[in-house]
Amino acid sequence: MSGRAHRRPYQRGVETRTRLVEAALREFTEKGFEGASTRAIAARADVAQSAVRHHFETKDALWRAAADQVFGQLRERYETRLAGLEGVDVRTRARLVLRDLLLFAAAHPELPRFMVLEGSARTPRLEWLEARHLRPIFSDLTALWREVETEGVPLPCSVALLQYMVIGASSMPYAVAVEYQLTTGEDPFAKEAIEAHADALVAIFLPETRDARRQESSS
Amino acid sequence: MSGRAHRRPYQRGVETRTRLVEAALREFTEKGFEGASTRAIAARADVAQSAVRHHFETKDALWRAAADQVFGQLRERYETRLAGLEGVDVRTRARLVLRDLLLFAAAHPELPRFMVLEGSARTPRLEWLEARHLRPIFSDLTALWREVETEGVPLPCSVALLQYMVIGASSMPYAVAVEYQLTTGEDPFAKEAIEAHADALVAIFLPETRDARRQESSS
DNA sequence: GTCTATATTATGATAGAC
DNA sequence: GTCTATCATAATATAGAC
Repeated sequence: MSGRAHRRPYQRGVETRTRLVEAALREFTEKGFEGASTRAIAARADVAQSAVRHHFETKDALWRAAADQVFGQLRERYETRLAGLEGVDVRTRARLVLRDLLLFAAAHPELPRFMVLEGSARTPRLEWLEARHLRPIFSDLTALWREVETEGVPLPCSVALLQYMVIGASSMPYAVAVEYQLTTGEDPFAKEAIEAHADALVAIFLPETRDARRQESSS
Repeated sequence: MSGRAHRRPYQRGVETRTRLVEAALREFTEKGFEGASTRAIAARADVAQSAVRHHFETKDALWRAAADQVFGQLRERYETRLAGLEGVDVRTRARLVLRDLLLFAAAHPELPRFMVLEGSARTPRLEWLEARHLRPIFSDLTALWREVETEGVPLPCSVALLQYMVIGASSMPYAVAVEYQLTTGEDPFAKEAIEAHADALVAIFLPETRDARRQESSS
């Protein structure tokens, strides 16, 4: 903030926009769309409320910009990750993807919160979110699970259910972090906690035993 | 509604109160505390907005009444269930408790939504919810997992993490039901889906193999 | 116990100066 | 591009008639 006045107008505009998106992301995912006010968002970003209209026209557009920000980062990371894993066997790939998704949820708890906050009512926002972000991500993950299945690893249930079980199990501690801290006395964001969580997630959803059992019976 | 005018005043009062709590439960868990308006709640309950004040004084008190309603039902069901399982071995008890919690989340998706909506910021509401409902439930469940562990079943991670992984994996499809339907094309509330989900949850978090492996090595 | 009417505040959107 | 000031609306809380 101290350097703001010295920047060129264009840079200031970009910075204000960025600050608004960051603030909006937090407000929207803490209080929901209706609960978050553009005033509070602007105050949090330390800019005038009218800046919202100038940069985003409407509150709705600001919400979409915030969603684009966090889901865009996820997709970018996910695609980079998969590109680096070409040729690697399916189980290893699936394990690493699970870890990555969990690490992302821990680094960006706003993401699962977006899903839950908007996921219970058929609003234009949910339809937008589904078409623009959720569907592509879920298509990719579904393909991965199908591949895992093809390799002979039995899935515990339908891919649809599995998908949401994994999301829930991997993101819940971060999505309700303050509550987690209150009920358990532990910090879900502690580095060791996240590592232990990732290990547990993989052990639970892609256990060695299934594969080991299969290899024993087929050899 | 058709018979309302024929009831005695006292009964009408009770019914209005009940209708307000039901409506509040839905509005609060769809839009969050700030996003839900007492007007919309009253309209949904088909009563005047001023009835909120008459029956609950404040919006805050109405929110607490809604929370009491759903968490009270959970605790009642949970305690009845455990009372009927005295003498049963720990693993079976744990399995049945897992099933029950999932069935409850499917029947009352408002419960996990309460947790997530209020779980990310330290508000007076969260502190109230934690002290009044979450802490007792979590204490009981923690004791159960410790018992499971004592029986020789190795837990995949700390009880705190396990707790939230189970909650996430068991409630996510119902907490984001509309989104689930959009992304997967399936109905999470279908009877077979819930059964398959419960089976998968138990298979994943309390697998036979661990116990079987242990019995083999100890016999 | 329920209703209509209203005071007061907060919100999203907007106009216009710099 | 950013600000202050303001409009129209919608929110919670409240008063008082029935």
